[in-house]
Amino acid sequence: MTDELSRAFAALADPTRRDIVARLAGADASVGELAEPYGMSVQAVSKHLKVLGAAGLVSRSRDAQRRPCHLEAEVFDLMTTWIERYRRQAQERFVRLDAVLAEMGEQDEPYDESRPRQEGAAS
Amino acid sequence: MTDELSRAFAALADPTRRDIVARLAGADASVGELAEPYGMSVQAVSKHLKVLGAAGLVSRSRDAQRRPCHLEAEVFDLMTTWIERYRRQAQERFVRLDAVLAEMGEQDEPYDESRPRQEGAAS
DNA sequence: CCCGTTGTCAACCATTTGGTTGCATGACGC
DNA sequence: GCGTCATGCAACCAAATGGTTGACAACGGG
Repeated sequence: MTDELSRAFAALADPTRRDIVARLAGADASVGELAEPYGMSVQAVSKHLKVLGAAGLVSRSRDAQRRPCHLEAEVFDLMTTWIERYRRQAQERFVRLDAVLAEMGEQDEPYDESRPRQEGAAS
Repeated sequence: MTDELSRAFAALADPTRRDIVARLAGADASVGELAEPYGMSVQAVSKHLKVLGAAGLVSRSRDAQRRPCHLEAEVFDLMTTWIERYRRQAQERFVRLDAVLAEMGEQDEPYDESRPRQEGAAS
């Protein structure tokens, strides 16, 4: 749990925290406001917010006694970038596999069983 | 940790598991192959794969003794959809705030201090 | 100046997680 | 059939998580 990406994913792994994020996307809110809908103490929500804050997903400011929470979009970009990168890569490989299979149907080469079909193993 | 989205985010919250996903995006692999680079027992990697499997991120098949792991793209879509929805919403709100501030600068109404500027507080 | 409101900190507890080791099982090669 | 390699399963352990309660700090209003 050292890096930012791990903290971000871990933060969103909790349904309560995802709900908090969903509500903060609509409007900034104080801890008390956020805590109301859940059958949960304010301290527990405060803990959740600390997790979200450590992940860089929300920031806090000061307004008298209140500490309003604000959603930060930046880290969300980090996550989508990471996910999309590998999703696309996997999908491309899937398409390529289709092509290979189609080619194998046309090719005279009749499927060499002894060849251990290694496809660019990671270095 | 009941729903699929929670399992998916939790699965990617671990650097080892993200690395496994990254390598599986390049090519399918067996448990033994995946375990090699890490200073970790094969059983530990097997556990990680069980987590990724429960999250629907990887599937297993059978090839003699080997149980090759294959990346599934579907759940990745689920995550990006979720993230993008709220990221966009937050960003729109940010833009709208800018518009409101600009409007306040042009308006004749001279910033009423007594009005407690509530911005659509959640019901 | 004291009080209520708002939120954090600390201690505590149950559950989950991420690793270990040891053992069982299943599919080959001989 | 037997040894062996690749996995899976169970028991165990340390550390993190998600909740509780109680005490305390900061701020604004009477």
